Amino acid sequence: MKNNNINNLLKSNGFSVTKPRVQIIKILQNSNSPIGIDAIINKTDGKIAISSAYRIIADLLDADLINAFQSPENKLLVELIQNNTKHHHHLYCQSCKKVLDIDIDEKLEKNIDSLIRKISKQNNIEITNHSFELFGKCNDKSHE
Amino acid sequence: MKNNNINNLLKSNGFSVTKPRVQIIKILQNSNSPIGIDAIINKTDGKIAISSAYRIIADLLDADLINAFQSPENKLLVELIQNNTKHHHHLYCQSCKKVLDIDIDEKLEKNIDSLIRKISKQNNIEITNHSFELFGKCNDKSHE
DNA sequence: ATAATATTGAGAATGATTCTCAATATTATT
DNA sequence: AATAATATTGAGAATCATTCTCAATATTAT
Ligand SMILES: [Mn+2]
Ligand SMILES: [Mn+2]
Ligand SMILES: [Zn+2]
Ligand SMILES: [Zn+2]
Repeated sequence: MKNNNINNLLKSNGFSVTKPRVQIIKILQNSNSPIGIDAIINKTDGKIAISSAYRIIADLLDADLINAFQSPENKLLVELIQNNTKHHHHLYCQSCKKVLDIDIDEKLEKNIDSLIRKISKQNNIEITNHSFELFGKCNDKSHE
Repeated sequence: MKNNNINNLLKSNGFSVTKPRVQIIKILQNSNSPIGIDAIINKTDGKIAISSAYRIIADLLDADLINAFQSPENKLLVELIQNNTKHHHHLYCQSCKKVLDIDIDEKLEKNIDSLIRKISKQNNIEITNHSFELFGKCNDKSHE
């Protein structure tokens, strides 16, 4: 049943249904935080070529089905955009490398939006997107 | 006279005074926005080896004399921390690749700080720093 | 089933950054 | 100022993530 959803998702976005694409989407659906290419491949019984993984991720990104961004270690991280996914930001733990979704309250997001409009006018630049990311160290002692 | 300042800056931070280090600091002093390794090297009559430039930048970063971060194209950008430099953020133009410093008003920065404290408590993570970056496209038609 | 088309996997290529180490420059000592 | 001890540099090799190429394979259309 989940497979049908995935098939439809692929078809309705102009993709043919292939095993690597279905596998990657499944993995992203089951991940509760952004995940790297290596981790994706590790969850596929090592069956997907790394080049294919990158290609598929790039295609999903073009179709606006995923968010992608670089980790502080300069690795690509991706997360599936689900129907309940909304604009949010991330907190990176620099010791254990976990990434947490963070929501910021509406008031702050509105303040940010109005700041953006102001800066856009001041500099005569159309601002297309923004990032707001937090970096920290959790108390997981296993990394010291 | 500026040279003496640079010599002192280097010495007081435990660096010996060498031509490549002096040159790079001069270049950073004269740059009004963050600058990449290639641009730095181009301004030195091509005399500094790329490996040396990276090494020197890494050392200056360790000594907290510069800020460094990655551009959207994943290139290292650096800016000198001068005595009037304070916490600020950046706006990247994705067509002409310019980087602009942006200041955000105190009220917003305070809101961000209190958000950070809240998230830090909620997740039991010490948050060490944050980034807030804007991405846009200016009206420079020469890049289309 | 066959043909036409699209996707995949393997490895080569690329580009930024880091590493290695012998040659050179700087600093400390006489 | 010369010499010795130490630190830095430059050149290129190595690394690592990502992209590219293209023949083999899978998917879709007929
Ligand atoms: Mn997220
Ligand atoms: Mn700046
Ligand atoms: Zn952690
Ligand atoms: Zn621009």
